[in-house]
Amino acid sequence: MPKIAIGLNAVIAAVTDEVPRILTVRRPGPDTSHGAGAEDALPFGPLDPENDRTLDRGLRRWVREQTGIELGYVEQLYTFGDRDRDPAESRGRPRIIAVAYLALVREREREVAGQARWLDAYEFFPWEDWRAGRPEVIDRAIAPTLARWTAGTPSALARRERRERADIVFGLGGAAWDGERVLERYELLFEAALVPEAWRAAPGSGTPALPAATLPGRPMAVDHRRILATALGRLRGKLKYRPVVFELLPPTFTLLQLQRVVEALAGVRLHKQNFRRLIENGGLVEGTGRHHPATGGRPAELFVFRRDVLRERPAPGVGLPGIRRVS
Amino acid sequence: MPKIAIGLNAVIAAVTDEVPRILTVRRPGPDTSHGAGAEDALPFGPLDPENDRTLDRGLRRWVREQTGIELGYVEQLYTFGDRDRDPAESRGRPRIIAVAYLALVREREREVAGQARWLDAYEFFPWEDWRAGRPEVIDRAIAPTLARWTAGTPSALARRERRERADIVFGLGGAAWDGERVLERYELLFEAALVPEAWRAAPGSGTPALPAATLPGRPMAVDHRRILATALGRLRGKLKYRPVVFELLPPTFTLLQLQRVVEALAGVRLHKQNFRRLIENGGLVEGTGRHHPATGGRPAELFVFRRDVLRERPAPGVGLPGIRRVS
DNA sequence: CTCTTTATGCTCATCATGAGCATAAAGAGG
DNA sequence: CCTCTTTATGCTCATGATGAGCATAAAGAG
Repeated sequence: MPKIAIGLNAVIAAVTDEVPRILTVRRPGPDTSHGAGAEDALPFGPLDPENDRTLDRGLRRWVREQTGIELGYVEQLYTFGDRDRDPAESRGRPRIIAVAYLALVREREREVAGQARWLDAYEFFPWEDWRAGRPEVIDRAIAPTLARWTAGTPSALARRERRERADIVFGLGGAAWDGERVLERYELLFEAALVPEAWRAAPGSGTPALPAATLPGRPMAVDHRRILATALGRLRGKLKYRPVVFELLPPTFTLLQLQRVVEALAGVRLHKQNFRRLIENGGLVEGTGRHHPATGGRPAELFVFRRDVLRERPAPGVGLPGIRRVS
Repeated sequence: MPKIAIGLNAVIAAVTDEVPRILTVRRPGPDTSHGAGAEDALPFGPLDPENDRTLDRGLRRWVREQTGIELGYVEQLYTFGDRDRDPAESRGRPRIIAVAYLALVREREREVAGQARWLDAYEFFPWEDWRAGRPEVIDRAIAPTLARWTAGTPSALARRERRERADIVFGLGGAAWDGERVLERYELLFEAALVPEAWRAAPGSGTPALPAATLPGRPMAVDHRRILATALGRLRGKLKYRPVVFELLPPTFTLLQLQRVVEALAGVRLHKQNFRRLIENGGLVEGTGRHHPATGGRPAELFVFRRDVLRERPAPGVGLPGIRRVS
């Protein structure tokens, strides 16, 4: 019996109607014996060591088989191999190492086969969406609980460290919000027992920090929310220096459509005119002369992505505010 | 018999005397039967699925056991799982998935046990070191061979594509040099049969593009040079937005020492006064008032890294030229 | 014809960056 | 002690990028 198996996890993302959507599947929860229903999970498939020449071919193969989606842009994210990833594993089953991938697909490919469905990424991370201002869940639930968690720490040094960490990652004590720290935020919530995954991983080792109904964000199976956090953080970072947004857009688009997709992923609103300027003299796009059937005002020009930008600019991206290293 | 095994590869880096050094081991080459001596390889160790709770603990364990080094900063790089990674594998042995890590250590830890030794990273990638100007190997060997490779392509479309790619990654046709594209450059050389690893992977499938003696850079075992390229590219990128250099420096250092380490990794020279300015008002360091025993001129102040920068700046790094997204 | 809505053009202050001049503070050699 | 060399450090200036907002254009709705 093999002691180790390789699994391939996919975070498949699209943006529709200004909502970043993630492909999820339902699977039986760990407490099925207690009758505790199903959980959301990321689609998952095995590597066929004999026939899949590369890991990402293996991924594409089973995604095609399971959902009918033919993946385009695919990027390896991270390999998760903690022994306690899946508590169920400890009992003699092989240890599963999960190689996680991020895939970007266009709206058109939304229709999927099987039991898969698209869910709003911000259902899982409500604190990450600042487009309508500071999310209220931060001040209502997260900040106070983190404060209690910090206060309940015996050592003064550890207390200070925890407070600083909370301030930094959640932008609390006047610190700036950094959109890319999605994973750090999730991990902090995990440690502070603000997500059910935390006490599921180590049953009996702690108490939920809040009543279940007020916990922030929808949980996922095993460590899948951690994988999703890794994906969102990585995608937000990549937006800035690689033209990945275009993987999510139709072949032609207006600048506002482009902006909305960027905003949906970055979780912030951007200044419209400056965004235009950045994109236009960044040489990333090219006007087609054609116009979009009016969306309520003056018709907008349709643009296409210039595939040859890469030649001119070393690191083309769509530019987000706050990239400066020195303020 | 297990079909799959997990290996952990480590790129352990230090900077000494302005040279970025990588810990390597010697291991018997694939052609040992032909008497073709040993190869350089990255240190490698197995994961113990029973006892290593996490992958990076496994890594730390065997690095400690094999070399005596206690790793500090460790970061997962990438998971390499191509079936043909190691040609020797195809014959019935299990497929090895390699999870590669980057570790940074200080000069002091240079002394290592066992058969490990430190080698200049630029021996493997001579085209990556631009500190003394454009490396001559580019114009002497790489550019002409790539030109031949391009010219020998039947389809005009493919020809154009190859030329563009060569221009972009090697900064040839007036394109800018992007220090981070280390992996893309190595992969291009691989495809163009400019590295011995290429025809070793697919024996008989092609001819060396150049006589062995003039091939650029020192080869490594299996796909280890690819892993090293991944590491160098990632490190160069990370320098810009995370204070990782300080992992490589002694607790106190002068600004010039800091600059030299950054330059060694980035492979470019920086403007001294501007570098100072960037570092100083970046708030990354703090003067100690003490001074360095003169190194030939006016004594330089000793600085320490301010661990609490993270609090103030979302993405502190040491700043390299050419980060602008729009020129 | 007017109002509303979105698109697009343009200006301006501020800040970051690249380049280089100038001065300071040490040791070496006379 | 004086001068030269070397590295450290301070400062200026032109240029370009960014953040903010005003103004005009072009469509549909009423």
